[in-house]
Amino acid sequence: MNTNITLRDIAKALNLSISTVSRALTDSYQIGEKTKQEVLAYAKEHHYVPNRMARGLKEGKSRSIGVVVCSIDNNFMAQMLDGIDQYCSEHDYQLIMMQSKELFEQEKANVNLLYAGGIDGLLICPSYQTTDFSYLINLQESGLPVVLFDRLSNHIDTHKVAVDNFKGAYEATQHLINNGYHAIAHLNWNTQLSTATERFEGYKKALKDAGIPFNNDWVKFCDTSNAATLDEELETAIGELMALKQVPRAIFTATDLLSTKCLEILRKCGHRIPEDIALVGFSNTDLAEVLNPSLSTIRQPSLEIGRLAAKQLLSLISDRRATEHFETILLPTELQVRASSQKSK
Amino acid sequence: MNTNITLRDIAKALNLSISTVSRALTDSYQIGEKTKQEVLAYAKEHHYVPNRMARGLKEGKSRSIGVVVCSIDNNFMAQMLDGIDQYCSEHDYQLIMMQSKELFEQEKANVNLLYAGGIDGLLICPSYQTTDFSYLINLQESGLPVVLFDRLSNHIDTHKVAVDNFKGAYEATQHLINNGYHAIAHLNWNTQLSTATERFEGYKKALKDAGIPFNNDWVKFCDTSNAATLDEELETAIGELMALKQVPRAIFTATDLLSTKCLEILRKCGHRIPEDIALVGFSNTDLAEVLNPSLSTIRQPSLEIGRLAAKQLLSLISDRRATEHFETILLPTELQVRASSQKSK
DNA sequence: CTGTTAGCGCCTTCAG
DNA sequence: CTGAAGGCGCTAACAG
Repeated sequence: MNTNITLRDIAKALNLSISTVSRALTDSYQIGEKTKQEVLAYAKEHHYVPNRMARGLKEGKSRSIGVVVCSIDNNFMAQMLDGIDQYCSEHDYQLIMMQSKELFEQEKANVNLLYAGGIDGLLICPSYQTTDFSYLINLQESGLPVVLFDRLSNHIDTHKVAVDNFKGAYEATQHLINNGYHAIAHLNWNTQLSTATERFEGYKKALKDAGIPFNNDWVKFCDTSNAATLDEELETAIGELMALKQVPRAIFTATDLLSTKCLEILRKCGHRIPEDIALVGFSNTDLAEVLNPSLSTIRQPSLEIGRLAAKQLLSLISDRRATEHFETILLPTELQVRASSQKSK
Repeated sequence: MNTNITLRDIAKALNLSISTVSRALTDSYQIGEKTKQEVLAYAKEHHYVPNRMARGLKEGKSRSIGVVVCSIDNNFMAQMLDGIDQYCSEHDYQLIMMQSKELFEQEKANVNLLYAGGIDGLLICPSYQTTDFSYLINLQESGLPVVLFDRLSNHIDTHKVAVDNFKGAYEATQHLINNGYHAIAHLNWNTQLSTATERFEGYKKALKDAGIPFNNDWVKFCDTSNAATLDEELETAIGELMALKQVPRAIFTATDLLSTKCLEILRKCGHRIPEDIALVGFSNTDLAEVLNPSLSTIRQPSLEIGRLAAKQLLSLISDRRATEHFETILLPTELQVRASSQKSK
C-alpha cells in the first residue's frame, strides 16, 4: 500500500480544515479562489492523489470495471481487450481482468470475486460452456451493470456488442460459391453460443440461396476448448470429410483457432490448398497474409468491439435509467480474399 | 457498486455485535465455537463476502497488483499476462492492467494512477522509450514492491524476470553458422532495453567465436513501435542489405514483430527463403509452423516468465525484508528449427 | 466561504 | 468469550 499524502496532511500544512481542502480539490464553487489556488499548488507540489479505496468506500463505487474473458492467450481477444482498455483509460476507469479458461465454474467464481471487490460494472465474454446465465441475471438485478461482448446469449437481457456473425458467415460461404466451389464443408465448435450458431445459420442460408442442398455430412463440430485433443479431433474430422463419397471442395471454418489449425492439418495431410480444397475462415491473425498459402479470412473489427462494449458499460454505469432499452450492436465483418480461396479451375 | 450484505447485517440478524461477527469470520481463537458456526452458516447462506475496499482501506492493502505492459495486442505479451493471471488467481490477488503503448509519459501516468489506486505491488514491462527509471525508484523507496519482467534495466535494483537473451541470440546465430551461413545480417530495434542490446551482443559473440568478422553494414535498427512507418522502414533496411557488395545470406531478427514482418517483406520483394536468404527470428507465434516458409524461431517460455514475475512480486509483498537480496532470473530460450533456416547448399 | 460532524465497512485495541 | 469504541481517507450534509 502506498504512503501518499492525504487530505489531512494538506489541511494541517495549510492550516485549513479537511473539508475545505476536499472542496478545493473537487468542487469549483463554494470555495474562495485564493485558498483554492493554495491548496491546488500544495497538492500538486506534493503529488497528492486521492486514495481510491477511501473514495470508493465512501461513494459506493470504485471507478473500476471487471472484465471476464474466456482466455487472453488469443489474438482476437487481446485485440478486444486493447479496445476495452483504450476506452476505459480515456474515461479514467480501471480494468480488472480475469480469465475463465472456458470453464463455467471458473467464470462464476471470477464474477463473484469481482463483484465482491466492488466493481462498478462487468464486461463479459462467456465461456463456451455457459448456458445458464441466471447467476449473471441475479447480479444484474442487484444493480450490477453487465455488458456481453463477442459471445452473446438470449438468456440475458442487457447491452450486447459483437459482429454480425450470420452475415459474415453468409458472405464467406457466398464467396466460395462465387469462386466455383459448391461442395462446401463447415467446421464449427460445439457450443450453444451465438457466435457458433449464427455462423452455422449463415452458412446454411448462403447454400440455400444458391440452390445448393445442405448436406449434414459436411458439417463437423469440434471441441476447441481443449488444446490437447483438438489436433487429433480435427484430424479425424477432416479425414472423415475427405473420405466422403461426395468429397467437399472447400471448407468454411467458424473460429480463429479452427481456421489456422485446419490449414495446418490440411497441409500436414498433403492436401493442396486451394487446388484440392479451398479454405475461408474467421480469423483475426495479422499473419494471414504470410501463411502458406495466404489465408482468406472473415475479419472482425476487434478493437471496435472492445471500445463499444466498454462504452456501453460506462454509459450504463453513469445512467442506470438506460436500463430501459437495452440494445444489441452488431458490427459488420470484412471479407479478406487471399490465396486459400482462389477461383476453382 | 454492489449491494452485498455487511458485517452489520449479519450482526443484526444474529443479535451479535459486529466485532464478534468479524472475529468469527477471520479469527479462529477467541470465539465460541457455537457462535462461530452460527455466523459462518449465516454468512454462507447469504453469500457474505467482505467489501474489498473497506478492508483495503483499513489494512492499507488491496490484494491487487498493477500490471503495466507496453501493449497487450501481441502474442508474446498476452502469453506472459496469462502466466501472471494464473499465479495471481491462485493466490487471490486481483490484476489491474494498463498499457503504455510504448510511450514513456503514458507509462508514468499509468504507474502513478495505479499507485494512487492502492495497488500492493507493480509488475512492469517498460516501454521502449524508457531510459529514466527514477520515477519507479521513487515509488520503490516509498515502499511499493516493483518487479520488472521481459524487458530489464540496470538502472533499477529489484527482482527481474526475463529470458537469457544473450544466449538465445547466440544460439540463433550459431545455428545459422552451423547450417552454412556466414554472411549473417541482424535486424534489431532502436532501444536501450536489455532485450535489444543483449541479443545484439549474442549475435556478435557468436560471429566472433566462429571467426567471422563483424560487419556493421549488416546490422539495422528499426523503430518497431510505430506500426505505420515500420513496413516502409523495414523495406528500406532490407533493400539496403540486399544491395550491399557483400550480400548477406541470412538474417537474424531480434523481435517477434520484426521476424514476421521481415518474412512478409522478403517474400513480397521476391526473395526466396532460405534459398536466397535464410531467416531465424525471436518469435512466440503459434503459427510459425504454418508460415510460408515455416519460420525457425527462438521461443521464449512466456507463460513461465509471467508466472515467475508474479511469484517474485507476491513474495516481495508478503515479506518486505526480501528487499535485501534482489535477484534476476533468466530463463532459457528454445531454438525451434524449421524451413526458413535450412542448410545452405 | 469555511469548519464540524457523521459515516461508508471493516478490523483491532480495550474493557467487561 | 463478547461488546463498545475508534479510525483508515474521503465526501456530504449541516451549521456557522
